[in-house]
Amino acid sequence: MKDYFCDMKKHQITIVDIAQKLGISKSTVSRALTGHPSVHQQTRERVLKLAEEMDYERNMLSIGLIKNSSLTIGIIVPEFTRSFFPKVIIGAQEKAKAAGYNLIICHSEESYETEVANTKVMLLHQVDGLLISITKETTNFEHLKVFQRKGIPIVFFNRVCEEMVVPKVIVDDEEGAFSAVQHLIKRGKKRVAFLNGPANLHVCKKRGEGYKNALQRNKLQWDEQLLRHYDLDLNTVEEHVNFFLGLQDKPDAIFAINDPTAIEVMRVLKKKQIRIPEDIAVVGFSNDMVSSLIEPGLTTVEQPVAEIGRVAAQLLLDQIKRNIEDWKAQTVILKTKLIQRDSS
Amino acid sequence: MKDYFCDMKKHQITIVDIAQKLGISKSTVSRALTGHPSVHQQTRERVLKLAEEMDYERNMLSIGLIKNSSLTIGIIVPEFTRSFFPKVIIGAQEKAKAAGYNLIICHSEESYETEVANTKVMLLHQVDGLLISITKETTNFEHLKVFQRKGIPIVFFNRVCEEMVVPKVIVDDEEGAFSAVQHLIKRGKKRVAFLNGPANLHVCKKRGEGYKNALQRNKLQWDEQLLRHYDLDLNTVEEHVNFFLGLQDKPDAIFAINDPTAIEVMRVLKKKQIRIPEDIAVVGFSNDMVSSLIEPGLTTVEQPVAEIGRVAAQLLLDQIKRNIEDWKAQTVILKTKLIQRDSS
DNA sequence: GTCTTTCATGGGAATGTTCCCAAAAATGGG
DNA sequence: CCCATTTTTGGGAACATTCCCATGAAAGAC
Repeated sequence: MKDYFCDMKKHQITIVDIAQKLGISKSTVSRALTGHPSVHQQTRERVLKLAEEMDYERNMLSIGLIKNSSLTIGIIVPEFTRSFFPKVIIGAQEKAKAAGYNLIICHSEESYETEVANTKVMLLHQVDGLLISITKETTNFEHLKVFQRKGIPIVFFNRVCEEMVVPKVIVDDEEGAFSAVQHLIKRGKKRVAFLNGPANLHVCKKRGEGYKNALQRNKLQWDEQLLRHYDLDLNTVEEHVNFFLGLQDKPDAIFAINDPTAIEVMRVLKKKQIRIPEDIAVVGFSNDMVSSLIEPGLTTVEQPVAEIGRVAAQLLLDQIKRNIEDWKAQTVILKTKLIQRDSS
Repeated sequence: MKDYFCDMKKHQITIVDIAQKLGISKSTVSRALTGHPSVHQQTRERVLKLAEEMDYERNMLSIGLIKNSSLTIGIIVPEFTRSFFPKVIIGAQEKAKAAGYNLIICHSEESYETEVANTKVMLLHQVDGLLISITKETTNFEHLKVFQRKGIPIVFFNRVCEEMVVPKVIVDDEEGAFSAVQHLIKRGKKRVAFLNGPANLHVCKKRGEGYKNALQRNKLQWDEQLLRHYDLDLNTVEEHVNFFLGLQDKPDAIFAINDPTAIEVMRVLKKKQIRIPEDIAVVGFSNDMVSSLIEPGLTTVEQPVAEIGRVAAQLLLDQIKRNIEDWKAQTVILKTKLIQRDSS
């Protein structure tokens, strides 16, 4: 027996519906809709008009199925509430949109587990390419290598994987850190501490190198105690600051791995009535929006944030268009710029 | 002539590949993969093992095509770089993920045009439901009514459309504004100004009502000049503050539609050496992360941000599961809480 | 008028999966 | 050992679209 209630189920408008109403074949409707040249002008207009009237929308699922492409690119970011990654996403979206691609955004919450789950989501949704900035926990890259095996291009940005040979977009972290420390030294600071991020992240290693280079260049003695790695959990910043303050030979400046960290450092210092920058100067990295609002204004190394997103998206789109054999693994390094404010 | 190079084209692993390798039918493979009960335990294990080995991933496009569902929900936000919407998204993603749905995020950039384009994207990708907070420009809702016609549920949050009868999630804006103004008056302020957002947004209307109610309750005279609407472009805040300061009878407190606005108000006041809160107190709305970092700390009305996202996603998931006839258009109103800091 | 060329259209396979129906195999009761 | 029942499997339609091949019509050349 037939289930008559089935008919109540909402029915999607398809090209077949349009074809039937006009008494033509679905092939012709398809051609009219996709702008194929060999369809009579009059027919095309009739199709377009009726499609409009019927609220017809092309079904990307079936198109994607045929073309083996979803016209979608995925982006996975470890963090979301500060301004850095949203701005990167906006830049990437701009480029993607211009090329007819849409963005699926996922948020790994700095968790390796979630990142792996996110990559599954991306595969399930047949993304044509993936933009990713890894979590602080990610040291195994098997979940990302799957993409390469499947021929889906990947581009890393900001937090990159060293062992994978794919395009990457970063800023000149070494140079940026160098200029920040150089600036502090020029201001007369002799003992510059560096509160760095997780040691496994490439970006942190590079900034560490820039820090050391600046000290060396200025013939300042390099003190191991003044370089600390922390896990980016802002709640633990206070401990590290306290460590610095407990040293026999206290630092007179603290360079922080990013702006939120620097701001937290400042909060701790202010609580202890330590003057900024007279007693201890503070410098951050990335010029978040907050940094100009607080007091004193935070000196920081500006990154071209939206540009990172734009370049990464462009590299990915280039890869998508190319054959696998022609993939290139260039690394684009963008310039940073020191923004001087009152914290130094 | 056959194009032999065609064979080089990457081939997606399908259930047919698995079936052939095991010498069974694709139906059985499908059943094994989806966890259908009527498949031999041994067969299931063989399938699962081989699928794992071959890096097989289910093709959601074809599944979506059959099920007429993409297991994806869309979310459109007008703004992205401040902490409010990202936090809402995180809340929504949490709920969606738990129900097996993924999120496609789009960013309308406060532009009606872009919002319309975004809704097209959502339709193209066959989202099963839509979460949206409209732009400041949106006054025509035809692009959203299409979803209703197609049977795709919508839930509004924060910035809602009054004329559409669908579920909405907001905070008690009237009460929130009331408590903010009440607080200022209790602190001895007699002339409280309100720098409101665009008059067409429901959320702004409601906060305006709360403001007026608080004045009335305290038998303060209601001065039209003290209530100004602005377009949320932070660059124009200075003009409005200057207007207030130019009045014969200046305000002694400014209540702002949101935290970024309040912070900008404070910046302008500080530039003019006006003391906060002694000369003019400032109160914001929504307790963004920045608000506790600046000086003086901003008094503000806290909203349960992530909860807005969670509730909205839950309402949407409920709708998705229900038949169209059973759709309910409840409006959930969440509570706000006044956070007192030093700006008042 | 016939033949060739161009233009416009139709038919049907293919994309990867699910799901229904039927068939085969295994199990059990007498 | 046979029939009934249950378990497991296979075949094929369906989803909405694209794209190739074929067909019909119109147009132009001789």
